[in-house]
Amino acid sequence: MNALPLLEPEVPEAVAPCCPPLTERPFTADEAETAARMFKALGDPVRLRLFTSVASHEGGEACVCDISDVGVSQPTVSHHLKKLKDAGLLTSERRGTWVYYRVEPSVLAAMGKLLTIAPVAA
Amino acid sequence: MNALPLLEPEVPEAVAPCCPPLTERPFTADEAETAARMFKALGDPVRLRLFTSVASHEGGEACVCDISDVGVSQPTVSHHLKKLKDAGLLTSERRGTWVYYRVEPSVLAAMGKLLTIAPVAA
DNA sequence: CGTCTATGTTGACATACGTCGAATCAGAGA
DNA sequence: TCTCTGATTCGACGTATGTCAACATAGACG
Repeated sequence: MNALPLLEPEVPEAVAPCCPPLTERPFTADEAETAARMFKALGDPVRLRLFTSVASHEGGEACVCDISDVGVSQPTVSHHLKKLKDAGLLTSERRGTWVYYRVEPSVLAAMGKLLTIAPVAA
Repeated sequence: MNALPLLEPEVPEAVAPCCPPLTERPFTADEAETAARMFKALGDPVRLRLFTSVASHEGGEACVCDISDVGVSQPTVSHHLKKLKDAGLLTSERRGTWVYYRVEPSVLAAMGKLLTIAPVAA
């Protein structure tokens, strides 16, 4: 059975239109909630290695099989990739036998904006 | 008793000379460990609000009393500030009655470098 | 000294998280 | 259809985390 299109993968775009640079002004509770979701997703060594592997892979995408050598079991890799996906940082697509992950394009821009160096407030 | 100068506050500089841009190449285990520490520290809404409050405050520093209105108890604020400090993101200094926190300068530069947009690898 | 205010520390608690092995699902191909 | 391989999901486990109330510490000021 598969007639329940209920559980959406949460927020597909969790970062994109989010927040001002970290140094511009205090974040509101909502902004903090949103941005923290991204930072949290990248706040694990394994996930960071997976993310950088995908982000730096030729073509901007990588097969799970190409990046799963990070010292943890394969289910754990899958678990982390799912978290990155739920956080809106990666997208995945199955092509035949393999599943490919790629970096959500808007994400890099949003991250760059977040960490824009502002002239250390007056 | 206070004759045990043992427990150092971990790594004062946890981010500064750390890693290449996220999109340049897969992080090594060590790089991931280091960078993840920073992301993790910012991966909590309360800490993110505290951090942005300090970072955007005039003079680049803020008294605890100025930023502790984030919806949690005072001990919790103190706890989070300590975490940001342990992660190397903030420094603190007591001046008379109040304690002032400021953003570790090298941190913003390191973060900026981390999120430099690289031309999505070939 | 004593006391008041501002912060930090401790102990306890519920929840979240990272991890694995086992089971399951998805295509490819015989 | 059966089976093989790649990937995800499930169930369980120990540990880390966020939170608070209670207590402790640090200066300031009488």
